[in-house]
Amino acid sequence: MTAEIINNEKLEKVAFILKTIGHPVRLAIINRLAINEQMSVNEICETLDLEQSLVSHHLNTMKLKGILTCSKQGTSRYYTVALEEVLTVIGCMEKCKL
Amino acid sequence: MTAEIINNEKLEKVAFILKTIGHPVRLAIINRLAINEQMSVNEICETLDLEQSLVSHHLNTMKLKGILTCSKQGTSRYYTVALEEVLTVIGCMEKCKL
DNA sequence: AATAAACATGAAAAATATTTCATATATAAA
DNA sequence: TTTATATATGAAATATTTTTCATGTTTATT
Repeated sequence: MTAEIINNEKLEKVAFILKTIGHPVRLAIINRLAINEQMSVNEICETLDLEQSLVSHHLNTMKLKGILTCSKQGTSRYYTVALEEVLTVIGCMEKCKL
Repeated sequence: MTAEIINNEKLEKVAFILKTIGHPVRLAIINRLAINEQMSVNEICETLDLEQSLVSHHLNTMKLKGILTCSKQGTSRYYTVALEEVLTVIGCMEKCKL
């Protein structure tokens, strides 16, 4: 499997990413974006039935960490998964029998 | 990539796992176990240069969550990765250019 | 210009996690 | 049976996250 010792710097980065996606709300958002590619804040709030402010905070967290990007269109903001690996990771977890 | 909507229960579980491995110390431990298969607490402490108590706590956390198992041999306890998927996940993260 | 819609943001409150320290337990060795 | 080694555990101290609430900003519409 993983035959290499990961150096500290990379370890921190990887941990940082995993920790970020390892949260129910954030994971749910990513899961939707894995299907819809691009969604507005409102669309996310409605599909997941979550408060706007809460969603915004989480989206921002993920944007800051480079996991998502967003583009403005009118008054809406559309978010997208920027970090491919994140999709791979959750694709992997999706398949596993927990 | 991930074409399916993950149901809430599974989402929670996956998030739980990801959050658990998304910590520098725990990830470092798993990384070593991915190479060494089986290590005692002492070996882990020494290789990573971390306090015994801290390592024990983290090992226990991961054991409780089903990520690791351990077997007693004399006064030592040998820990092993129990959840295959975790190795896949960090194998994936290891390769990615962060 | 006033209003509404979509979203962001900041601060406080609440919840959780992490680390440390002291001590307990179990096994082995002398 | 005393001592040493390996590890676990519990509680307190810290630190970090998460959520909520109130409000701010931006753009579009009337």
